[in-house]
Amino acid sequence: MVTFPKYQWEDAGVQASAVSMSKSRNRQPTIIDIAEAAGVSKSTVARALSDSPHIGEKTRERVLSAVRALGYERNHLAQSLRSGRTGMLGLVIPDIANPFWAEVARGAQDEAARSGASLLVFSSDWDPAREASHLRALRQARVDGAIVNPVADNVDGLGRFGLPVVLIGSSAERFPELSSVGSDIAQGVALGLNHLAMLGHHRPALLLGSPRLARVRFLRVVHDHCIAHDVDPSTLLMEEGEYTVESGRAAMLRLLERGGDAVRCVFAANDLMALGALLAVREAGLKCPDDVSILGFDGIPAGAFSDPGLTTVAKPARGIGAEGMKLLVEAIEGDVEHRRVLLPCALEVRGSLAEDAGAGPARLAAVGRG
Amino acid sequence: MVTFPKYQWEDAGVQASAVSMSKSRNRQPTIIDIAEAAGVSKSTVARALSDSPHIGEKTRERVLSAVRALGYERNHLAQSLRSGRTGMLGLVIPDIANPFWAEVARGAQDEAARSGASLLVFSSDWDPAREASHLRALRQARVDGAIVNPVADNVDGLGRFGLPVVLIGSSAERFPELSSVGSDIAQGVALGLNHLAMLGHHRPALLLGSPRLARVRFLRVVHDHCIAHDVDPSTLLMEEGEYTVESGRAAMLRLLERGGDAVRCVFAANDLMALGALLAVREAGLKCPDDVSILGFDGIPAGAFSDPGLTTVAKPARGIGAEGMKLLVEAIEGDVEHRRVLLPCALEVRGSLAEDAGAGPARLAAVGRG
DNA sequence: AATCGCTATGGTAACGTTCCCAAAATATCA
DNA sequence: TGATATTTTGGGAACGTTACCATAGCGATT
Repeated sequence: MVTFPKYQWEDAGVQASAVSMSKSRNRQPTIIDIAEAAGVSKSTVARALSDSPHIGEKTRERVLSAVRALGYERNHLAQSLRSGRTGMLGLVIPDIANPFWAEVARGAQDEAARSGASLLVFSSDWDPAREASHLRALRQARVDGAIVNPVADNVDGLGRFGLPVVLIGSSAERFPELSSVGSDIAQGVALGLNHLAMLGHHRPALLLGSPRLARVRFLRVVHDHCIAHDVDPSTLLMEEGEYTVESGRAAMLRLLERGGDAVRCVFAANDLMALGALLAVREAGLKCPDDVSILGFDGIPAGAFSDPGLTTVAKPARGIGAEGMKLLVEAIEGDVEHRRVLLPCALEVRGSLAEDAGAGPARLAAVGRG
Repeated sequence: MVTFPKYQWEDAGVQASAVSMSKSRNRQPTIIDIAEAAGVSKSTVARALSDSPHIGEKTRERVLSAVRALGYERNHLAQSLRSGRTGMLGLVIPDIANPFWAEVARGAQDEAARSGASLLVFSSDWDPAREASHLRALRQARVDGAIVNPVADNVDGLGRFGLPVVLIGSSAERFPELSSVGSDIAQGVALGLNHLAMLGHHRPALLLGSPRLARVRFLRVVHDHCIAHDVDPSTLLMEEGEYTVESGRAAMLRLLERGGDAVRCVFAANDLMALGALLAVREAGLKCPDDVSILGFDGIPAGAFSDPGLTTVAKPARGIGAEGMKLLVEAIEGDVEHRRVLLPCALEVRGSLAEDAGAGPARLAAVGRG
């Protein structure tokens, strides 16, 4: 049996302690319980808990041991309400089940953990309504800030967000006034194109995605690259898909129908379409890379297991998450440098590319002057 | 220009309103600001906000329009502190970047969204220390409950968690006193074995994982199945890996070395090892499924893109997340039914299995009596 | 010995809600 | 019309912290 000693307090403190003690059977201990146990005021307990220098060594010891004895754990809610900071951050991505975004999430998560923050993760499914609803939830939860891959075209939702925010992904370009992190698509496309050129593929066919910003940019870089290398961009074969395996397969089939044997190399705008292309090539009775070389873009894990393994331009997914989180933390800490960070892509060489033994580069010059 | 009407209040309310009004320039409006704007008390605002029946229709309208006008948003922190419920749930999984767990997370997320809750997601990296730290973070954030894939063997961490918790994954078996959701491995293994038998593969070689509970169970089911089908389990070839592609490849190579041509079929304990086996088969100059059939276990997305596509026993990943969340919500709502749910696996037929044209089933009976 | 500074402590008011109780306003009935 | 239900409202007191201010100690300085 446990009996409590009589305390000598006569004022308001008595009530408070009486209440808390009577309840303390099945309730998590609060700072007040600790104060009682250690025989100090709650202010002192708070000081011990927050490593304040304004507290005696002996007192701190006593408080801390009471904390251990009662198994006290700070109520983060109360702390947040009072201090105005929750230590919670938001992450809104299209789909956590998508390997790319999962990787981004992991990067963000690790970096958040390093600064002692927790991550609230939402999937928007590319739906502006859901995005808006998730942002609202984040605001109501009073997160300190958020990383968002914006799907809504209207600046409103994000502009009104009213909290530190870092954008990730390609669509971030539409909001130049906000900090953002993305992969350097231009560098990545150039990297892929150069690698192809090195293997003798100067005029790869293109498997593009649906007509969004990402596609425009992809095309622009290809265009510039061609011009810079004396290739007439208008002679490039192109087909359009929707960034899925199936659409990639269909697009590749159309491409083969149009181009026939001339199609020796394909640069797909993402890995899923590239994998679809791989299926199409096999279906058409051709072999990759012997007959057709395929280069992907993204670096999804599945690319490692296809046959042949998919050579691809890998986006720095985890780096994007991590860097985004770094920027966010900085923004919250008040080092309000507005920044746009582009992380370089890297070439992931596997087996889907072969050297083109065919004719040398069909140059613009040759065509023009021939 | 906006001027505020003079209010007739003389008491404490005046101070409060004065303070809040002077601050309200760049501060999020609170329930008190709304009360002022609508000319009611904060109690009334709270009632309007919570759809209480104890409020007049006209008043509710007035309050709600003030809410819209000021762009008020409930402070979830304060609400939680007062009501004791946060509407936040935790999810602790080994690795969000792992496709299986990402899928689980997605299932949990969707289901959480349906009940208006937010999800705090953590990756434990199979590290008990991290798991413990994440559970602590969850408790401090005062989540209403959590879904955990337990990695720590000690019941302590979870027993002490003190909040509604639902376990997911195979390791949940170690904590029979807690609700849990998992895939029905026994059913899945049997499903795979039956399918193999149907194709004539009565004695598949086994690619096992590292010696943990999952492996023991896997083996037990195979053993029982063999006995039930008159096959001597001890005649089954087995190799061990670590659930990775590389270890699967190595194990398969060892298997081929040991078994030679006799190895016509392999049942891998997970898809990654199966994919590794696929590589090994190709490396050894053999063809899958013509020479060797390979059956995986898991249903990871990458299996769809290998060549041939990996036939596998797919775990209901998303379903596990969703069902786990349902159980958790129930547990929180107070319908404290303790439950252990096993979700059935499904066969995902792709191309890595061929019919065995070889000899009929080598039966125990035949061996024993021959 | 009185004063000054400094550290260590206690008390109290926030933070923004919800919950309970009392009181006011209105409706209902005899 | 007066008394009694019933609905609608207001006023605090929580929830568990932190921030600020005041003050009690106490050694050092004059």
